[in-house]
Amino acid sequence: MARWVWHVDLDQFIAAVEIRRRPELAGLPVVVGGRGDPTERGVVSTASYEARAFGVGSGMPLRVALRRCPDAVFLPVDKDAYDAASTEVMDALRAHAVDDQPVLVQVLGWDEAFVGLSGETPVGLDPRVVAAQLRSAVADATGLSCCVGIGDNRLRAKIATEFGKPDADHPFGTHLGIGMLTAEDWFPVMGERPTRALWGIGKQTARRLEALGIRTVRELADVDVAVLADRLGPTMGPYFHQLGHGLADAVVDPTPYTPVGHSREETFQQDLTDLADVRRALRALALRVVHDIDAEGRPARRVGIKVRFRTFTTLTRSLTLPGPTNDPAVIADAAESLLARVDVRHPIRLLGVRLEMVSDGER
DNA sequence: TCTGGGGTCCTAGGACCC
DNA sequence: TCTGGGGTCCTAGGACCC
Repeated sequence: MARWVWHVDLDQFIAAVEIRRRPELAGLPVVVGGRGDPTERGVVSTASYEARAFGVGSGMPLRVALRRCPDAVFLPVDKDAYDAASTEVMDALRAHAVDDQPVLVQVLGWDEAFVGLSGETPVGLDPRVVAAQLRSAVADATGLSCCVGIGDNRLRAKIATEFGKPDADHPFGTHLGIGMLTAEDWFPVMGERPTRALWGIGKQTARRLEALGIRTVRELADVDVAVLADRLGPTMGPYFHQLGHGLADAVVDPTPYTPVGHSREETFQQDLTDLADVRRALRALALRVVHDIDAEGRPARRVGIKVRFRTFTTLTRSLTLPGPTNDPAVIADAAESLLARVDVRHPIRLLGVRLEMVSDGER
């Protein structure tokens, strides 16, 4: 019996949450990003469909978005609101059952999750029925809409979701909120698509593959795995080969995720040129991350800083602490000490501090 | 156009140890 | 004279994802 995986992806999550609490924004171009001031440094987190019609998209500088759509409503990013809405969505999914069997939910981010069955697949189960039920469950509990991808593993479920998106321009798109992709239709559907269409292959990897004469998913699947291992590494090469075949894990792991580390970074509205300002800003960031890890209850074992200059050149420096600690002064001092390894004579546009925590096994 | 913030994992070279 | 080899940790950078 087939094992099914469902991938749930909320539509325009951030914009939808904003519109849900301010219904008067429905139908208007809404752009969420930065502190909500489109004249500041910052980028678009999400744009509503109405704003997209003006060519506004995520990742775009807010200043560009303002030029393209001067009448848009610009809103600040409200992380707490999205955290809360995300919890509502995940709870609604967890409350769902298939044939009295509770489902497993693996959270991927604010607006995405894999859903699987905890036991045997019931005989005669139609995965499309389950997908429709999941959409209804989320909509009924939260008022938010989502798409569901159905697959026989996580990779195919994830990719299938795109085929159900309202704005899907894919030939296999259903526009019905549900997409499906299985082993049988992997090559007919994906074979001629660029490798970039695979989850896990980005711009750089696509470019490196192209240099090897590999442009499509089919070509990636057909290349000798030894060649990929040789050119792209012993771990990544075989992994990309698996992606080409659409192969991946079908296990949905509901274990609550334990973060490896936390970080805070800030792009300044004006570049910092004064060393005293740089030190002060770095220490302030360090204290914020200490606060974040205190909530986890695990001390830090490594401290890292990130510096981005006006030229956008970005570098990192890090060190392993003599022993695990969450002492704010020790951590702030460590962060500041890393500054000595950086040429700070150039104007700085961003500073960041990252703390890596001890793993559960180390305690 | 002027480029966010928060994460994860992999690679590779050097240090160090046995 | 010409200099092993494996394992592990540290560090910096890069790719990718949401």
